[in-house]
Amino acid sequence: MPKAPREPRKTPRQRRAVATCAAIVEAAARILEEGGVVSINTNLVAERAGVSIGTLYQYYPDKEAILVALVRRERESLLESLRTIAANSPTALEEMVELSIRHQFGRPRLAAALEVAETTLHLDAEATKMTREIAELSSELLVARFGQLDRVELLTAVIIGRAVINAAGEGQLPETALLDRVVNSVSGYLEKVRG
Amino acid sequence: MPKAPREPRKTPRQRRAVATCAAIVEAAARILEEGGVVSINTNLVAERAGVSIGTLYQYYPDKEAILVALVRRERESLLESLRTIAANSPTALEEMVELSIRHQFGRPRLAAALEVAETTLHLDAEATKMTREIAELSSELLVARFGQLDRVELLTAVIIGRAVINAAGEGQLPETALLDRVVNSVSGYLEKVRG
Amino acid sequence: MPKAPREPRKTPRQRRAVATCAAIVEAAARILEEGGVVSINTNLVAERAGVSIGTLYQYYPDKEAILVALVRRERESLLESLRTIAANSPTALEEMVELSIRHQFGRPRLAAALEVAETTLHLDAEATKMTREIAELSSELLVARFGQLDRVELLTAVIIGRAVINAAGEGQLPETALLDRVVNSVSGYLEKVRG
Amino acid sequence: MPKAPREPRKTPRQRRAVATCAAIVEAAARILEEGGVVSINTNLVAERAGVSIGTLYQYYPDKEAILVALVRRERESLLESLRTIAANSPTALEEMVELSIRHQFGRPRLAAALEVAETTLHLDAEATKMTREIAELSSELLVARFGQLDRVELLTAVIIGRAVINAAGEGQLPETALLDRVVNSVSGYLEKVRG
DNA sequence: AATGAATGAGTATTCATTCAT
DNA sequence: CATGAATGAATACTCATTCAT
Repeated sequence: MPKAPREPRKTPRQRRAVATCAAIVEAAARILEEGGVVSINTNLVAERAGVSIGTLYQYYPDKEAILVALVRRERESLLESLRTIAANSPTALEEMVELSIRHQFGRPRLAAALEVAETTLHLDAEATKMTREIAELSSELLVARFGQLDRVELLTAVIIGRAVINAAGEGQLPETALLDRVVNSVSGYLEKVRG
Repeated sequence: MPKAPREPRKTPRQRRAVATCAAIVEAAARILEEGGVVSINTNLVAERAGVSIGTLYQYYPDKEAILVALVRRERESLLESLRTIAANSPTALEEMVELSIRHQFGRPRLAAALEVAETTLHLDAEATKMTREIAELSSELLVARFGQLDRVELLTAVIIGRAVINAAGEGQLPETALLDRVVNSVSGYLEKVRG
Repeated sequence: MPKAPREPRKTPRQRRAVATCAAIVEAAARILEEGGVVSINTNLVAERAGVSIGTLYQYYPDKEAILVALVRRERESLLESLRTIAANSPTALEEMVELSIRHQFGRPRLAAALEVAETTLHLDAEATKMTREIAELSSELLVARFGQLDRVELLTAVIIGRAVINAAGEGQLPETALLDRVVNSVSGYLEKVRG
Repeated sequence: MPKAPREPRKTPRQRRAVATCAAIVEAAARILEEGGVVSINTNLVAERAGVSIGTLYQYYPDKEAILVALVRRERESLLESLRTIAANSPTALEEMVELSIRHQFGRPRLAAALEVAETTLHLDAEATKMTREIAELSSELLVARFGQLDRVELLTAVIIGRAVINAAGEGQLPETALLDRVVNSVSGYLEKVRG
């Protein structure tokens, strides 16, 4: 039986409570960056966030809920930027790639760790919807540039682009000329299959 | 200070012991496939391997050592196949891709979990050497097919190919026409950068 | 490389926690008395202290830390008494000896076990300082009584006195006339070397 | 119920077996020297002795038996020397002290560790007898030199002498002039109590 | 006899979570 | 609300001892 996603325990109404929640989620992010999924634990998160373990459990029913909140936070921020680009310059592949790069390079290890975490996480409806919207926006941008293409090809292109960015984020590839490299990998593939 | 990898404790001398070691490593592999890095623990490994926890620790000094052994096992098997291909038909990109696909599809979740695990693992010299040799063999095959190219471009191509295979292994992309898709992604990129 | 002593994990803030720490250290003391260094283990300590194993590890990072805390507790108590004597009646050798005897006889097996434990323990700076201060105070008392003497001779005298007390504590020597015996052993030596 | 002392499992009849037993006991001695009572364990003893764990258990029924054998070995060697001295120059206090010093300084950490171990050990009749004989021989030598004295006073003197030697063995006291120091401590006490 | 593979009870330690203050 | 003390099941790892070969 798939465990249902848990909602945050109480919606923080006061300003201070919002700050507390943010601190907790950010602490979790930092720990993921440093040690990956295996090293995160609630006591440590509380300590790093500067709150007591009791307070942490006031807002999040369990460890997973914190990670889910973090995933949402990251998605939301990426999505917002993507929406802006899509609205303003709907054919700007380069811009989108640059954004993704910035997003990834901002916190490459965090992005990687979250990708791993998600495989075990029970995301809530909201987060799932976000994921889909990100995929759609990306696809639309590619279509605007390369013409109508099969869904699978578009997805493949996205996967390729992300892989190159990730590799650079992890230090496997140099950061210089990364934008070109990503654009080349994506367009190389799409032009070939459209051919 | 990068923690040095602990040596295997005791080299198994009798046939029975060799089988025991293999069983332990294979049990670890199965657990990784089912639950990922977070769910692996020595007691479980021992139980699944059908040996006592004491036996496990006779041969592996700690949890990490088991994972290192598993990485080596996987590398070795891939490397052997690659060597055969490189020796017999040195220009056969398709063959290499097919091999990689088979390797990955044999146990896709295992491959993914190991990739994650490696980011925290302290591989020994042997395993590191294998990684390098795999990269070199792959690069050579690409050069034989696409002509001399910058090291970074070759690496990028390998990363792209692996990403597409991985995505299919995780079920994000369909398995049908995967060989073509991988070849397209790799050649699309390389032809583009070769100009 | 001498392993640094791990710091106490968390300073107890509430009265309850202070009591818990005391209970843990006292439980360790009791176990040492009964079975010596070889028989002490954290689970047993927790059980005897009437706390869960988790609670124990909240305050002490490992087994050694508990023993270090115990050494400090014992030192502190002895030191306090010594300071009082040194301040009030600085020539009173007999008083000092009596105090040491009381200290030792209060819990002879504990004192013996701790002496053994210390050979393997990594004492922190504080505990080391205490040891030195105890030696200094003892020496001063001897000097006040026997006149200026070489540091080594004073130390020898202290060692002799302690050995006689210890032997009595372990039951090798009778408790009767112990005060005289100790004073005789110490003064016999010092008078001899003073010539 | 006081555990009965266990006899060696089988008396080694062949030359090789004798060597094996000696190697085992000596390995135990070395480990005690390095890490004290807490660090000795049968697997390690076997390894250091260069025999398999199975072989070790052929000759000694359990861990304690090895330690008992070691105690006997040490006692025997000391006793033999003492007997020679007592027979040849029965008033030679200095010689006896020198012997004890040599014995102790030969392997000071071993002597200390064994003293600790004995408190938990179940010595056999033979070893107990040896202990008594050592005490008697020492007393006789003291009597020959200082005249008839109470048993307790003699014992006290022995304890004092041993304490000073031990302290030097542990590095607390300098090795230079140790013979004089020991003689002074012992004679200082005995002359005092004889009045 | 000797070997070394295997056992499992025992011990060390962590960490998600609850609850009294 | 916030705190931090306390819990204990889960996990990591050790070591005395047995047994098949």
